[in-house]
Amino acid sequence: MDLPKQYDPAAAYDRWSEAWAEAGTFDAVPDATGAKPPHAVMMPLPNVTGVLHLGHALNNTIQDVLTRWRRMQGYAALWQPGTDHAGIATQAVVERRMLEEEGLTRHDVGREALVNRIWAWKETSEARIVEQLKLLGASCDFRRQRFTLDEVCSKAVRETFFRLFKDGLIYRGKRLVNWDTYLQTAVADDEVYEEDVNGHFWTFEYPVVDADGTETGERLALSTTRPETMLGDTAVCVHPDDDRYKHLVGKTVRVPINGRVVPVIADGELADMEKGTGCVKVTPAHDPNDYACWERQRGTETEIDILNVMHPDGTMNAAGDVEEFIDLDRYKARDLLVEKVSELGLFKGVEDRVIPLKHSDRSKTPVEPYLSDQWFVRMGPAGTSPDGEKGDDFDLAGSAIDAVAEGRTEFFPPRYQQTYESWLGEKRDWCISRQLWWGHRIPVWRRRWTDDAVVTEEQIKTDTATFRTAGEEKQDTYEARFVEHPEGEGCSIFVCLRDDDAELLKALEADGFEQDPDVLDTWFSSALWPLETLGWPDLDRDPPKKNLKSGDEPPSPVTGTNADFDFYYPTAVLSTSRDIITLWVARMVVMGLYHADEVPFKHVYIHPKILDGFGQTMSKSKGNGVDPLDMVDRYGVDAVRFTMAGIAGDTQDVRLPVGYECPHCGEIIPQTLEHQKARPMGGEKPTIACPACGKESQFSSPWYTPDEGVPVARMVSERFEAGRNFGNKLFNAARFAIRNLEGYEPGPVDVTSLPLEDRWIVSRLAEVTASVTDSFEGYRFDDACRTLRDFVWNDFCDWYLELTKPRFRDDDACPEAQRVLVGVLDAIVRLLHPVMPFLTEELWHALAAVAPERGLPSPTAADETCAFAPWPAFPADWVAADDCARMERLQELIVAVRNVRATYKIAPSAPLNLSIACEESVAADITASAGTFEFLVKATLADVGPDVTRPPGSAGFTLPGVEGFVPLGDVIDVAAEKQRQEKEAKQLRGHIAGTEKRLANEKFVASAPPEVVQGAKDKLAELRQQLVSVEEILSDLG
RNA sequence: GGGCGAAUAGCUCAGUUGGUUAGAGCGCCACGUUUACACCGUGGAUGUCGGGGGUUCGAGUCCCUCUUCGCCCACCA
Repeated sequence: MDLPKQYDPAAAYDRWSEAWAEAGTFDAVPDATGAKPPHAVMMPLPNVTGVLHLGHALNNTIQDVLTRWRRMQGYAALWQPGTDHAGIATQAVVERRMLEEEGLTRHDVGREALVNRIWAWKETSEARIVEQLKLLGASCDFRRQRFTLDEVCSKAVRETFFRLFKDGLIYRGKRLVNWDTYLQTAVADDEVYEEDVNGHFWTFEYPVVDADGTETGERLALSTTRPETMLGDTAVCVHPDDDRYKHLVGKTVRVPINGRVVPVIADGELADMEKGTGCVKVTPAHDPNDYACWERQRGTETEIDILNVMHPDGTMNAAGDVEEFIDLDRYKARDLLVEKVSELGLFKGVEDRVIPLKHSDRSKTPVEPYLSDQWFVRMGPAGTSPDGEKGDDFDLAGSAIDAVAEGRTEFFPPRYQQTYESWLGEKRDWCISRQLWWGHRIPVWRRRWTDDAVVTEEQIKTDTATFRTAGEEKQDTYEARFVEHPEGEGCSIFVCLRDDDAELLKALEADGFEQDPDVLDTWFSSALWPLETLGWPDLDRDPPKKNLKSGDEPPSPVTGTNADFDFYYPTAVLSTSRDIITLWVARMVVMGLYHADEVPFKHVYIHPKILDGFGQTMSKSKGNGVDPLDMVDRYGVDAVRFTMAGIAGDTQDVRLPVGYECPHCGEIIPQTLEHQKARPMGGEKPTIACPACGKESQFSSPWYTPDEGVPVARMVSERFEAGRNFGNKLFNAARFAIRNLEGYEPGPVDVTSLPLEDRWIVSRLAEVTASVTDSFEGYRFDDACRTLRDFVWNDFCDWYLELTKPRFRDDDACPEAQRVLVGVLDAIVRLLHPVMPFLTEELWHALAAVAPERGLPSPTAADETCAFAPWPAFPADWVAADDCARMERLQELIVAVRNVRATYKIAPSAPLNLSIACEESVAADITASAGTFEFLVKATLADVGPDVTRPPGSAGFTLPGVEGFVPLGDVIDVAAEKQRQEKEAKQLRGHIAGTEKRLANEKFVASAPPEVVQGAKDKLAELRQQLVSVEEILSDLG
């Protein structure tokens, strides 16, 4: 097998991805014998909204490195892939495209048709994501691929909802949402943006009234930016310490517009004495702060009312109690209200004010805080939810805090534990309903009985089709909840179904029940990810697995156990981004503990974020995303992975500046913010101008696809060149090695009796192997990559390969040299396999062709694939500090000779002589390396030993314990040599002065550790001796 | 407002428990096609470790403070 001069990553990818898939190399199989311990990684499920970007590439590289590394260590490794339906984000994408391309809204097409369209989108998007994962070399078990809306996941969601509902941990409550009055939907916090608008700040007066409603003559002034909410005022609030108003607390005032009499309350959190008049109107249903105030007052003596005065379309409803306002748009109502209150003489003025107003990202219209009924999961202990459900004692948030505090789940780096704990510590109830069509429909059917005021729970149970059908035998399939309304307004019944039982559904329909139109928060299903992917709640059979060839996913036979769940849960590690520690990580822990009484993962690794060249996080809206496949295409998958892993340590986020390569002249044009923003205007695609050649071209952009057949400036990033160059370096080192392995015979190697360079490289290998293993264990991928790069490039290629070259031409030395060479290379290939799987698999097979049996200290038959090759580990006593020191001295000598050559511009081919003054013991070493000097620096060792003196007309160098001389005869430039030596002397004197100063300090000698003091003394002696040598040379030179 | 993090060479980043006069890659300069590799080799230049104070025999590293930047949470009648 003759390797080409350059590594071809695309060819390697095709060859090995296919071979691995064919062999089922990444199929995760639980090992019942106990020989292979479990190692499971659950992929943070990408959204099916679009394509993966570099952040995904980073995280997926990390997970793949972990998985492949553990697989080599002999674990039964599972990397679970899948995608998330991502409720609002996906629905928004599809709706937007529908609107842009066809001018249709979701109301035009209806619920079913919209959902079908989203499914179609999901299929394409998911396929693209899986394709990207594969092109990144992800060693997932794709037979197990799950989607959060598929049948298996839906079952887990239904089961979870049912159990929580039954345990009283799910309740119906009120919540202020961001309401888009144009699209008539709630909008998530991250889908609203703030924009300053020019508004007004009106001041009104509310008359104080006494118990029987007569005005006392006193008036309270207060200001607002939204006068129309006055219709919904249910209180007026002042600060408890405000002397101006203290006497009014507990009294009542009349709301000017509708005459409603409301209390004056004191709430220091709502009212601010410094702002406005210090007095504030309270409209709990239409303002977040007022709502919070309402919550605080609830259940106290000063409990206040809450009144929704608006229709979903933004017009006023009848609750405001003023006929003229009904059905009037909120902004018209605002003007009318000001007018009416003016007529009453209670309008006190208006000023202009710039108001930061929240807008819906989707309709670009202002959102209204809007009170709505929602489903909640109670996070704290019993009795903490607003309507005091009975519930059991389970404290969801508390259990998750405890688990981490006890160390059952550990964060890397540990500081992120705080984010997790402080968020969960608030124990804020989780609003799980969303007013969307794309997602898990809430499995609750409801009916309100208003027609029959006397109806009781008992009567309904006996009289309705629903409960007759349910009977005794369906106790476990549903849970009903009765809510009695006050004052003879009947009751509501909520029925939660565990499964869609056809009979019960029919009976519910007959009784006039309707299913809740809302869907569940996306995080509700992703919180179950580690459970549902392993087949939970079915614990009597394994989860189904897809036949990748046919695409079928037959149900697993019932065996009485779920081997996958038993074996892989809890999983080993979750690798994710810090911004979803709360949304996702915490909730998975909550659900894992609730359902399985065990944390879902033992470790959480939080990876760095990739920023663009301007320090911004990459995101779709900024347009600064980079498609990893552009990089894979250009630099190769191994290079991209090596660079990604090299970024991942435990602290820094990392900038990754990109540029565009001019298709005309090849010049790199750095990316600017303008490039990120450039979008097609009026169909015209933006172009980029090359400063070097002045030509224009279209360029890679997330906003558009460049035209066919025009020159395109493609995105490039020099960061990946480092990875590519390194891969090519290793590839060529292997090519060289294979060329020199002709006639290779396997055989054992006695490490202790090897030549110096072998003992050195083997020592370094043992050291590096231990270090890389340690780095992976601590999730310090950057350390591992740096260590491996330095070892391979600097030690193995620059020195070891060079040093051993002559031995391959020597029949006696060759066999042993071959064994060591192939043994070291074999270990390097294994060590790099988790990071650069395709390159190393390529080399693995190339090595197998010439050396099927290899390894240190005794050769063994190599595995079929590097993916299952055992992870290297070497005896600790292979690390030989003494040999390394001797090797380093040799290296320094060689560098010094090269330096002389460079200084005097002596051609590499011109032979030199070399004299070295040193102790006998060192001289023996140097004499033994005479061949090396000949070979590496074309220098003949003329003389070596304690008595050597500087030959006339020679350049010199001094090292600790060694003086070297290179006679140059006529070539010597005395002035230049003096200058060189002066510089050296100056440096030495600086060092000496510094060290002397330290040692002269009595406190240093007294308080520093003895080894540090001794180290300084030794160093000083060495430096002085070197200086003496340099000074001798100088005086010699005159 | 609360919390977390960052600031080291032109750029991107390392720098273990404090211990020589601080490192790497890229870029830059000079030389070089020596039979693995020009995606290369050899040699070289490049720093007030953001500012100020403190602790210590000794600070890039620990403490305080200021400045700038990033992220999360809360808030903005």
